[in-house]
Amino acid sequence: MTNNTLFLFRNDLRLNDNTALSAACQTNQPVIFLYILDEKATNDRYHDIGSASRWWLHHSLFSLSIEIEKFGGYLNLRKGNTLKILNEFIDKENINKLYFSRGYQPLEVKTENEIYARWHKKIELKRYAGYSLFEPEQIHAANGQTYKVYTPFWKACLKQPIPALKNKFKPPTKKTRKKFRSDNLKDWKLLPSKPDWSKGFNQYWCPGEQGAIHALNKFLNSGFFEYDYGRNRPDLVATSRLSAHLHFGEISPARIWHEVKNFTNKHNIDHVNLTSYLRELGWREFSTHLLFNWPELANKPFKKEYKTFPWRRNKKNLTAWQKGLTGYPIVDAGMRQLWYSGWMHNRVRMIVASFLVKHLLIPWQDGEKWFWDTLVDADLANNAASWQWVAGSGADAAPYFRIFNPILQGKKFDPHGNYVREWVPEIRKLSNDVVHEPWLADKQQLSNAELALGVNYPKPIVTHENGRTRALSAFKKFKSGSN
DNA sequence: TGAAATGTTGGGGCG
DNA sequence: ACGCCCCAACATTTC
Repeated sequence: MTNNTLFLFRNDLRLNDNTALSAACQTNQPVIFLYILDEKATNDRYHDIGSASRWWLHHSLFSLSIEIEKFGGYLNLRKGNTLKILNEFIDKENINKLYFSRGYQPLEVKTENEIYARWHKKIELKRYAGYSLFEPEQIHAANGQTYKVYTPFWKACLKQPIPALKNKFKPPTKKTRKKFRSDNLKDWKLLPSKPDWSKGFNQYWCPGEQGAIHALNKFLNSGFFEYDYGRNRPDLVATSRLSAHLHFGEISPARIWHEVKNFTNKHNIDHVNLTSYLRELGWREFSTHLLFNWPELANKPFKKEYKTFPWRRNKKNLTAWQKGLTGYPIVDAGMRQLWYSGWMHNRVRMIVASFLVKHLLIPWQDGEKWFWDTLVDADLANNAASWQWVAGSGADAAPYFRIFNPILQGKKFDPHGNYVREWVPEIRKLSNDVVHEPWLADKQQLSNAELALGVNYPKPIVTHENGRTRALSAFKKFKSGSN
């Protein structure tokens, strides 16, 4: 019986520029491709894979299995405990090499440690980077400390070499056609039914490696040339929308890095756009490293004193926020875009997050959980780090007095009201001067717009002035008490 | 990658 | 022509 190489897919659901996969395919042995749905080991124990992510995962795995079958391979799917399933394969299928990509979430780290502890003396184990551009061990200050502030972190990163692109994927020379007790993807029931809320998703997303490459090319040829400005405009399609593709590893950050750089040079794009875009990739790196270094990031405030912050848990307000019924068009538009499409524009994420945490004083964890369940790009590190940034409890966080004004933000970044009109049809007929503050419309305007505030669209659940004042005094009091 | 309050400046109306 | 006031525009400070 010949030896086999086992390749374990994780959040690297792509063939190209996948260092670990290339290495596995170059072992000159038959390769068994395996994906394990281990709901207890992907994220931490409070973060089972969210509903929107399940939808994406289904389609991404389907797409990957098609690509593998094109070269005569087969993607084996198994659900359950990672160690147990690996054990079964290693035991029964004559595996002498196990290769995979490195993960940075707490339970991924734990799983890797267990794999090494169990098999490092018995078979060849190889682990490769790829999910991030820089390894956490690689980026630290001169004194050895890990960075807690973004700007010096990113400066240090930019001094490091960027991983080179691997060649185009080459299938293993020895084929493995056999199917090893694979589950049927459909039986995992990753897709919603009763009700099927994913109809909107299909019109926005094409999960899988080809979809990722298509999204990148589309971005390069449209929004990228004025990214520095356009990235803040939710009414325009000006951002890359690669977040979910990146999360599932359908495209590598290294590939994005090289492609945006090459495109900038080739087409004389103003470098300010390149710098801004790379900076966003940098935030992803920063979050990934933070979570790796502080595994509790997704559950506990990074700044410990925030453990005692007097949040106001209020189910009614939380529900209004989740459903997009706060009475603030820009907030409601964002929350409805999220519900319908599984995604929200980043500028609007900041606005709705600030509203929840500051105006409503609801704990950031409640918002983080909602995003976790509803975002197709839900990423433990990005989600947690960003919520903590808004709440003020994170590393390098926004100061407590930085409170977004949802009216001003709306006027500034959705100047024609196109974004709020798209997602909040109730206010579609309001004129531009009041579309971001419907409560200022006079009787005539309201009747022209067929709008009855408090009837078919809510009045603000808290006035901006009261919300702001309440937040400022709560945070101020907390600051003076905790020092 | 904030917004509001407060301070400063300077042009123009007006007695 | 002058002083005074108002206020917009911008700058700085504060939360």
